[in-house]
Amino acid sequence: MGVSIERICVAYGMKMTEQRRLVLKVIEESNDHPDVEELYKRAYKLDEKISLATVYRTIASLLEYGLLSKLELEDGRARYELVQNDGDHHHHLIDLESGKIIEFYNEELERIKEEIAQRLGYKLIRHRLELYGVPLEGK
Amino acid sequence: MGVSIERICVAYGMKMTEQRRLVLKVIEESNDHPDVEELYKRAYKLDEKISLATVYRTIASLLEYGLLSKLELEDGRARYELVQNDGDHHHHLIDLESGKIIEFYNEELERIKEEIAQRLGYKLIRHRLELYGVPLEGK
DNA sequence: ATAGATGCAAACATTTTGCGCCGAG
DNA sequence: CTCGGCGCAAAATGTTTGCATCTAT
Repeated sequence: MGVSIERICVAYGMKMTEQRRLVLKVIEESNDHPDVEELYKRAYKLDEKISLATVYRTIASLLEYGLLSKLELEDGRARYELVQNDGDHHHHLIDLESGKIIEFYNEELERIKEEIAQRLGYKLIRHRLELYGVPLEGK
Repeated sequence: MGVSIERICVAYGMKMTEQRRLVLKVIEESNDHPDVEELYKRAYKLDEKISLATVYRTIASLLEYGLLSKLELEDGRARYELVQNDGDHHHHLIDLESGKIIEFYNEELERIKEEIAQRLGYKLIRHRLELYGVPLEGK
């Protein structure tokens, strides 16, 4: 395993407060894609000494340092997931019936999107892809 | 050319008010990707007899009937563009330096994304892809 | 000691909505 | 004539921020 996020945060100069430790713990223990309200609830359940504003501010810092990635689906609120330190990179398929979010990676897709950008005269910086689908019959 | 949007709207049972005609006209004459505020401004410039709420409501109807498509970039407000009746379908590359939005279509990409969904056990309903890039040197 | 973080509540930005009036069909 | 649409202003939503206080370093 890599270095703990907490350590990375400290290295970036973030003071490690109780609240931040809480948020980090909650984020690390989530394998779904919680929105801010949900992260706040989970943190609050562990210790009531935290405010929604702090969750927002902690998330902002983590995003800035590239430790967290933001996922904006069609429901208006942003969801977050930890960026894996193994350089993992993936996209999401959203099950329109259950709301479940499935992660996937596709080599060919990665290649094509670079190719498209280049052909248009651009260097690809980032991108976003989401598929929305319903389960095939028989699930 | 196909049937006018106005006619399609009427066929769907929408009353054709002066305000709606305004919004339709503005949308049809836009080849960029205006947000609601911008659509409102453009309509207002043509005739002050319109409110922002009406623009929102008209857009909602057009979306419902699949005549308009919504584009949600990373700036927090939704942008809109007319759905072409020739079955056109495209994605967007956003120039991070100028903010310019470039449309593109790629056959291979369309195939792959269907393939990915199917492989995951899903029927693809819709999807979203945006590339964010900077111009290659020499522009 | 002090720069930076916190909580709270107010401010923001975008979008939606309740309601009484109006006008297209 | 009658719904559905309108304008207005208020509400709802998700996020950011000013400020006085607190705390990790």
